[in-house]
Amino acid sequence: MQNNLLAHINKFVKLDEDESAQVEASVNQISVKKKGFILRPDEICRANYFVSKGCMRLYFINRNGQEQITQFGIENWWITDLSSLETGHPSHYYIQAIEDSELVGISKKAYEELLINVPKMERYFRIILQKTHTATMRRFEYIRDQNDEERYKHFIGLYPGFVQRIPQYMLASYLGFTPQFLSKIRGRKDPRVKNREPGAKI
Amino acid sequence: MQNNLLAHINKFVKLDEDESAQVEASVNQISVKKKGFILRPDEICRANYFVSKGCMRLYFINRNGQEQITQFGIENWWITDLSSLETGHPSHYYIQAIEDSELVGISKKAYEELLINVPKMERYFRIILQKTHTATMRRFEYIRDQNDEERYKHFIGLYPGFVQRIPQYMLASYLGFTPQFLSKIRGRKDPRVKNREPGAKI
DNA sequence: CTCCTTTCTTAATCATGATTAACTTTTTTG
DNA sequence: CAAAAAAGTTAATCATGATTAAGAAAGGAG
Repeated sequence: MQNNLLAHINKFVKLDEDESAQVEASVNQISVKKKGFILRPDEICRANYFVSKGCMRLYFINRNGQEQITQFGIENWWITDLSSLETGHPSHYYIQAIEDSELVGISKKAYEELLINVPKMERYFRIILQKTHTATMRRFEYIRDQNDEERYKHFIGLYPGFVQRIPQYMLASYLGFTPQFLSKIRGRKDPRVKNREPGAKI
Repeated sequence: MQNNLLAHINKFVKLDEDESAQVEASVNQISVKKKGFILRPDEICRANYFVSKGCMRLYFINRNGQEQITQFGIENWWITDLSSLETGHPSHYYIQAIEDSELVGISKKAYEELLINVPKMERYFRIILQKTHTATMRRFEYIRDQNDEERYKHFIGLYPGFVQRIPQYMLASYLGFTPQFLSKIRGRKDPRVKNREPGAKI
């Protein structure tokens, strides 16, 4: 397999050859071109997706018709609509590739069988979910402790590399404000340049 | 044991007698009086707490000095600062009893040992964390799809019984606005009474 | 390399909900 | 039961960020 799922799993649990083979047999590789969708509203979410390469986004359209990004998925993160996947009810989310991406998908059925046949995977997913939970709690904390401008500055400080990879309007959506407001913040980012004399050399 | 932890676990995995005994041996009962704390800032969170009876809240004080409730814990929910519990770093959260409460605590050490000795508990916690994750995603969705007034009305529609159990200012904090604004919303809740004639009988 | 689409910027006006402060009502406690 | 503490209300003013509407710049596809 030319993906990094097994390497990721082995950071948390040590699989033997047979267990690794069972994991490989449970998943399938998926390539998505930039702007391609692997989930759209009214479809049932069919798998949990491990991002092996590239970048994905999970979003929905709110009642004002605006895209609301709730999650990004980059290398070594899982992305899915867990609610739709578990219940089998139609999703109201989109999952779309922001860049050409390589995913490793595991269907609900394969997931459930794998957890029974390879108990270490139960442990792996428990650990991943704990990490997801602490990350989400931290995100909530920022929302309640900082205003939009501070949260934007904090985010670009934390993930400068990631910010380069996505359009600004997507970052605005993820952080919960409008692209116009993000532009306004950036416009007043470095007040020093505003004091430059007219006609001065740069 | 006079708590409902084992009953809760058995909704998701079937424990035999020996496994049940191991669970019981791993946990300890804690009683907290109303307004009592089981975690304060700068302390290391020592356990994950299952609420057997009563009601707890998890909150922090933001930089404006206001309490920000991030989670409530009622019967059959777990509550903790998972980040502090896992890393051993000091918490910046409070966990406080809103009512006299009965908790079942499991320390980090007992948790880790139990997961190894009773693999079914690995499964139980994986399932609980999945439920927590879908609940949190839904909460995010509401934040991005509704304004504060709509979110308040939606919440009291979903959990009318719970709303009775807690002071309004705590609900305001959980929903992310001020008690004054909640009062304002409630003041305009039922416009019909505003048309009553002066002096009319009620 | 040029056209067309996507993304970003700017500015004026507007709305939601915060802040402040005073006061009332309810609950708790000695 | 009385006093004190906690919780809830009201209203005036203010700030953050949304909305609307253009236009500019950047990026891709042919």
